Amino acid sequence: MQKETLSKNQKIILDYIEKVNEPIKAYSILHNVQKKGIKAPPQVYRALDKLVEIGKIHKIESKNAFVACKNSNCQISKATAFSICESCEEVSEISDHKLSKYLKTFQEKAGMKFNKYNLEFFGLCKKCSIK
Amino acid sequence: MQKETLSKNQKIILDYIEKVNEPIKAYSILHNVQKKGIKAPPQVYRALDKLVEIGKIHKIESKNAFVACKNSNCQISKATAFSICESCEEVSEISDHKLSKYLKTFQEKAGMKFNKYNLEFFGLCKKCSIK
DNA sequence: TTGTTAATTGTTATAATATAACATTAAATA
DNA sequence: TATTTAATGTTATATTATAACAATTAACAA
Ligand SMILES: [Zn+2]
Ligand SMILES: [Zn+2]
Ligand SMILES: [Zn+2]
Ligand SMILES: [Zn+2]
Repeated sequence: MQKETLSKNQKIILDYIEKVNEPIKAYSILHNVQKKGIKAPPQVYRALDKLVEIGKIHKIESKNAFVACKNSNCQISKATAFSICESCEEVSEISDHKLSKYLKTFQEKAGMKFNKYNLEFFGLCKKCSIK
Repeated sequence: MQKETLSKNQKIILDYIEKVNEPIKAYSILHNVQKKGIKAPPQVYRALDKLVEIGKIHKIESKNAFVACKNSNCQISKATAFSICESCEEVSEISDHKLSKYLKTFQEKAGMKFNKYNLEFFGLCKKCSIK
C-alpha cells in the first residue's frame, strides 16, 4: 500500500510519526497534530489502527507507543521484533530474515495456524552498556 | 521465591489468578477479590507488579491481562512466549528450551546486553483451525 | 450522471487501564 | 528495642482507548 492511497488524517498522522522517528504515544500525537485540525482521540486511534493494519507503523505493546516501520522491504506488519533499551528508552526494529523464518516455522510446527507475532527484547543498548 | 514468602495481598491475588487459569484483567481481579478486603486498584497493581517481578505471573502485553506461570521449571520471568488464539482467545505459555536459547543468543549477538524478552504469537489454535 | 454503498470524518461522552501521593501498619534486621 | 524496609489502605487523578451517532466524502455500478 502506498502513501498516496492514505486518507487525509492517516497521512497527517503517518507524516508526524515518521518525522519524530521514535515511539510516540497516541495522546502525544494528538497534541501535535491539533494544528492540522485533528481534535479528538477517535480520529487518532482510527488512523493508528489503519496504519498498523497496513504495516506503515507498529505498536510497541509494552510501551503503548507507535513507531514508523523502518523495514522498507518488510511487508510484514505480521512479524515484528524490537530491541528496547531500558536505560535510554531507544527502540529499534529488528529486521532479521533468519529470525523471522525461525519463528514462523516454530509456530507452525507447534500446531498453530500462524498469523503474526510480536517480539520485544529488553536490555541495554550498545551505548548504554559502555557507561 | 516460594508462595509462602508472599504478602497477604500478593497471596490472595496469586491464588485467584491461578484459580481462573486464563489471562485476566486487573479490574476483573479487583472485582473478584473485593470480598477478601482488597478495595482499590493500587492494591491490585502493586501485587501484580511484584508477582510479575518474581515470575509467578506474566503480563500478556497485547491484552493487558495477567496469567499464572505454568512453567514450574522456568525461573524465567525474563523470557516469556505465548500463543494467542485470535478466535477463542485461548492463551498458552510456550516453554521451549531451544526457542529461548535461540532468542537469548540472538540478542546477545546483536550487541545488546540482554535482560529479557516477551514474544506473542497470534493465530488459530488447533481446535479453531479445524472448524 | 446519478443513485447507492462503503469509507472516512467530526464530535461528545465515557469506558478501561494505570499511577501519584500520602498516611498507616506490619515485618525484617541490626 | 530501635530503625528501617516492605506492605497496606485510601482518595484522587492520569493515561489509554472505545462507544455511539451524525455528517461528509470517495468509490463505483447502473
Ligand atoms: Zn516493520
Ligand atoms: Zn540505551
Ligand atoms: Zn512462565
Ligand atoms: Zn482457538
